[in-house]
Amino acid sequence: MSAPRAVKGMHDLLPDRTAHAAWLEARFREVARRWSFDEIRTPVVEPTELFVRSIGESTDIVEKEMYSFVDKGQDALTLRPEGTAGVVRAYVEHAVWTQEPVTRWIYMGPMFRRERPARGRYRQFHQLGAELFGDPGPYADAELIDMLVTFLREAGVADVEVLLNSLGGPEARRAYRHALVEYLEPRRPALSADSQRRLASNPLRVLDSKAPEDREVVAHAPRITDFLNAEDRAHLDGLRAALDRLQVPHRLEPTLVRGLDYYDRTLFEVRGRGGELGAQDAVCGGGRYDGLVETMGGPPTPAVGFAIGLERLMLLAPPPPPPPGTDVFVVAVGAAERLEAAVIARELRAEGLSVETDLRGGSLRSQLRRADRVGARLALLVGSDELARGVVQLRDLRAGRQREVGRDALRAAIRAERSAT
RNA sequence: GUGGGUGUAGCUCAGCUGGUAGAGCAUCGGAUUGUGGCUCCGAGCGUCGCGGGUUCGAGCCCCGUCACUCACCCCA
Repeated sequence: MSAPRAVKGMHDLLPDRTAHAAWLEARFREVARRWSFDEIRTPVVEPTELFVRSIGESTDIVEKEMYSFVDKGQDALTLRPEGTAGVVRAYVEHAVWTQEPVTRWIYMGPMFRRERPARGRYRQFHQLGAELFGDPGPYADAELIDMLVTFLREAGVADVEVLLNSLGGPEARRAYRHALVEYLEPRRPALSADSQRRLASNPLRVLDSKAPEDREVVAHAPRITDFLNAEDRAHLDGLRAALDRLQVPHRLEPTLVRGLDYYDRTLFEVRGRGGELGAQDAVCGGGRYDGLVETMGGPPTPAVGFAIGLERLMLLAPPPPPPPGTDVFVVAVGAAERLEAAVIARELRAEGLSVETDLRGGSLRSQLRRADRVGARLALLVGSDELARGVVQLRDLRAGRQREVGRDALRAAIRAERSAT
């Protein structure tokens, strides 16, 4: 049998990329802390029904992209394809609204969608998300978006601009959809094959088609913004004014739509520039979903949130400066000193130092070569002669200097070397 | 699900109009037997994705297949 391989579209992160990912997660937590968001964790597996009800039955995700299975012939379960559904489920399950009027949560973790992999699109990918429950006003949207933009900047994304749209409430959307179909239906022959299909399944999607023939038709289509009621419009205007005041770069994009059914009113997206992301240019998507908590069995509760694609963010943002590496490499000069070298290494580790050894019994030369390779700044040479005298050789690998230090003075000497630089 | 591209050492790749495999990096060893980095010398490492075909002979040609990848679709 051939060697096992990682499942298609699912990837290992080796240490260099893991460091980048972990750094981004740490930055996200730090920014969230300033906005007073707390982190929650929910299961990777949820009842299939949860996603069908929240994301929408006729969405691509639910129709063909979910990893679903029946557990022991009993329960229909699914690997989560996105984060909001589980977070809302947890919010309802724990009746969090009874504890506090407004809840601010972040989450991060793997998501699963069975799509054809491409640049920036994987079957297991990771999202950094935030949800704000309990505040119906546009300033909540603005504060959330401000947090998002701040994070993206601190993560190292060069130019960040938020694309904004409003889908209105349920009635506005229904009216608009009707008007749009009425406009598109007679022009059906002019549309691309994909859009002709969309017209029946999800007409709003025709709006953001990339096909040139579709764009021409869409250019003169009715605009969702003309169908908003007074409250919808006030919400959108309030959000734009707030973003202006908060100096968050944003642009109204009336053709912006999303693939999930649960959004109301505010919809936003952040895209990469210059093709770093290939055809998958969205690094973050979000919006308001005022009806979702209620449909999941909770009280009517307004909410707004976003999700960032970690892998796409990594494509967009430069990796962080490398963290400080190994402090001390303990070398056993001869095979007989290996155990004592291990003891010394242990003592230094207890001091909080990062200590590496190579106790395979190789030559002094090969051990020092390793010390150099791993970027250690100090090497500690443990030899039989020195051990007999209760000392070790402390070598500064950058300066190439070496001196003899008594074992009892070792910690102080190393501390001095470290602070010297 | 649809279309294109690519598959040669651990990694990045070279390999002329078919003659039975190479470089750099990495790994390991050595350059007066207890001293790294630079340099030099050397070593190991390849079912040339897999299967079939054409041919005296295929990594190079043909067919199939699988994988990866890019684009479409969709989305983070």
